Amino acid sequence: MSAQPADPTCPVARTVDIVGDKWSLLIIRDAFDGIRRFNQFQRDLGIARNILAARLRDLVHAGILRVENATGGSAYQEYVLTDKGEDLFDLIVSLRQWGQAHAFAPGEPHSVLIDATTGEPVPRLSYTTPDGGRIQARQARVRKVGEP
Amino acid sequence: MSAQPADPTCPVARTVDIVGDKWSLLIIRDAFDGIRRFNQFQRDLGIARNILAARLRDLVHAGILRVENATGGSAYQEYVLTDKGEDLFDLIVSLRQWGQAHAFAPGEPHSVLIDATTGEPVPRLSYTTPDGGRIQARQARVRKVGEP
DNA sequence: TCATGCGGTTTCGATTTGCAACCAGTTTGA
DNA sequence: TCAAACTGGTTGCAAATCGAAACCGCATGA
Repeated sequence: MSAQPADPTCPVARTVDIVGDKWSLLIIRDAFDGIRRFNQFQRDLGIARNILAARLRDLVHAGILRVENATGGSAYQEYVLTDKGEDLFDLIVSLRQWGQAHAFAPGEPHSVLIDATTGEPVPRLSYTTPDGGRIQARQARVRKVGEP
Repeated sequence: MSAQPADPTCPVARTVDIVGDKWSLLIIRDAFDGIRRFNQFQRDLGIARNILAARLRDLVHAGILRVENATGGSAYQEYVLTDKGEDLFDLIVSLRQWGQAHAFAPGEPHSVLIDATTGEPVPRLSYTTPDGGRIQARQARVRKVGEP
């Protein structure tokens, strides 16, 4: 994405350098929603075709998407999430949760995340440690490389 | 960020339109790390000053940062996260977790998140529902506005 | 066979970015 | 106390990026 990452030892900066772009994030969101074909992405997002081609190329190069032969014997191809790409699910969920909480007027309709097994809306999620604890901004800090 | 959001009913698109930009995300990360002053941001990020001024203005306008009088009787000002901004913590954590898992070579050093009370590194986090269930990509889908 | 769809690339104007210089007010320190 | 350095920006300009539209060869379907 950029020539030099802001801070090469910060995982946030690394991630942002790879997917910290409006279109990349929306392409990944679409991929989680089952969109696979170039024209599907293009129509759904309204993105310029040259930009879409460039973003797809970068995401494939980054190992987030991979190109597959289309199902059903078609000669066309499809873009699907790799395991590395699937691991971005929590990131997309974070974007969704914050948007739901802070980017809509009360009562304004928006799409919601559904648990496919129960059919129920997914409740408010929070990050927990493996032992069940919550993590919040005020109780966390970053230890940089080389710090004790 | 953009003139028309890609899909106005999608919370992901709304969020991306507000903070889906490399510099905005890194500014917010820095804010969580305690950076508050214009020149601090500028030096830490190596961002162009006019771009920084524009991003800070937008983030204040979006209600994510607010301008405060600097502590210690200085005439200068500081940018601090609002509650709305603090709520982006999970998003920054998502970026960090994915970066740690997928953007570093094995053994390559990077900064880590520390629990300020225990001093221990924060373990791998995952999203859980209030009743303790995990949520994964394959068991979730999006219900759009108007769908049953 | 012929129209339409697919997955791009090319071209070109508009927008955004990044760098450097500049500036007025603030603070520091000798 | 007075200059020097620092603050939080703004301005101007060149370069890079974006976006719309046209174009293209191949695939598919009627």
